[in-house]
Amino acid sequence: MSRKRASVRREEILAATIEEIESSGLRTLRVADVARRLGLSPSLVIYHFVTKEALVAAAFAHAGENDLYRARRIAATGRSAREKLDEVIAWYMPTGSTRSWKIWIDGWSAGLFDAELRATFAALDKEWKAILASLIDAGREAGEFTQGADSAQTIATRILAYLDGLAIQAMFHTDAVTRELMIEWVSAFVAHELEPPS
Amino acid sequence: MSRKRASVRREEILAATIEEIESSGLRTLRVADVARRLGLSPSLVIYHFVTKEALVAAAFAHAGENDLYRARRIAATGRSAREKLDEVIAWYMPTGSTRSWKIWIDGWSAGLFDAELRATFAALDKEWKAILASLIDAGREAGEFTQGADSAQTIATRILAYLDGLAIQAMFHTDAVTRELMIEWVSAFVAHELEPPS
DNA sequence: GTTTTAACTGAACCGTGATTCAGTAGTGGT
DNA sequence: ACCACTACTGAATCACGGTTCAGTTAAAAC
Repeated sequence: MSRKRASVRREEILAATIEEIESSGLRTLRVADVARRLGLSPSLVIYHFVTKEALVAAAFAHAGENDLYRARRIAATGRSAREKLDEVIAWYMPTGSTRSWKIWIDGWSAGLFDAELRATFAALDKEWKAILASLIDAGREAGEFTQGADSAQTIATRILAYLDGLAIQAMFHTDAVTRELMIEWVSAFVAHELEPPS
Repeated sequence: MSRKRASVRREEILAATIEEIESSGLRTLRVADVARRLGLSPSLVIYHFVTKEALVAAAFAHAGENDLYRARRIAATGRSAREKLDEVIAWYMPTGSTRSWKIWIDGWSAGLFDAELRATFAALDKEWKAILASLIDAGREAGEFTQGADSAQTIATRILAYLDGLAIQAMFHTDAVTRELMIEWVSAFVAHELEPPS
């Protein structure tokens, strides 16, 4: 069987772990399932990650970093702040491959009682806010957005909160909250936050 | 040992289950912990609820109904729609005894892969929306709120989404989002939804 | 081409925790 | 006071799944 360098195999295992959480949930996640998905032995997974808990933590961090990477690339584009903000927000919403949201709801739940996971999520969230805040500041300087009373950081927090909440609604009431509606509502929210009627 | 009627004991067990989930989380919940909390044997818990899964489902439904009951009582008060709406919203937010939110994040997570739980949450959410929508309609008829383009139901959905999202932020970033800030932000959100600048 | 390293496996171990079951004893009804 | 009912327990069962460990072999190093 094809042997691979540790770094490569670890990435594979992390990806498989996320897929498994995505499709079956964290509560029923078995090391053996992750292994089978790659045609490997459970022992190997432990060999690389020592414990299941560490595997899960690494998998969430990995998935989060991937999403952030993509978001940063969008933000580095040469378009208007508003366009970039819209696209970053669209990417944050459910649908993107890794951004399937189920894993994040599972992650929050686990994070409630796992300090390491909680720290991971806090760090990821901070990065997302930084990206949004930076786009907001850029837009303000370019005159695309008005200079409101609240800091870009604060507005970023609110936007992310709204996105999280809508994602949950969409997750549980597919009928009541479609992706189209979400986009429309978020768009209005952002407009109200950044472009008060003059 | 004090023996009780089944209905009484069941209530006790449900309450203890919620407390246990609240303090230690759903993933590590053991039937034995719930039992110990009441000084009972694990067998009794199973005797009353047949399986752990059923116990958890019943506990969430029970907690949800309790919260709704309180919300309905607030809504039945004889004050202005706006005042009642504010208080219902305040009750929905983290801090209320049962409304400690940790359990709901755990619940969402479990609901992702458990059809029965998902149905329970859907039903509870529907009730919350109905309460809010009814207050919104009442306020509109009384002329407290303006008649916007969106239905009361739709606005209720958005408000609840924002509340859920803010609750998550508050849960994970206690420093960045305090309860006071949440109240302020939600208040502004509601005002914008119901009282557009005339 | 040999040696060394490190990826990898299979079988066994082991703790955990839900559920079962046979029996015990309050309690309400008569 | 007795009966019937049902709340309740303790010990045993049983499956499950993470982790360990002793060994195997591909591949890198020289």
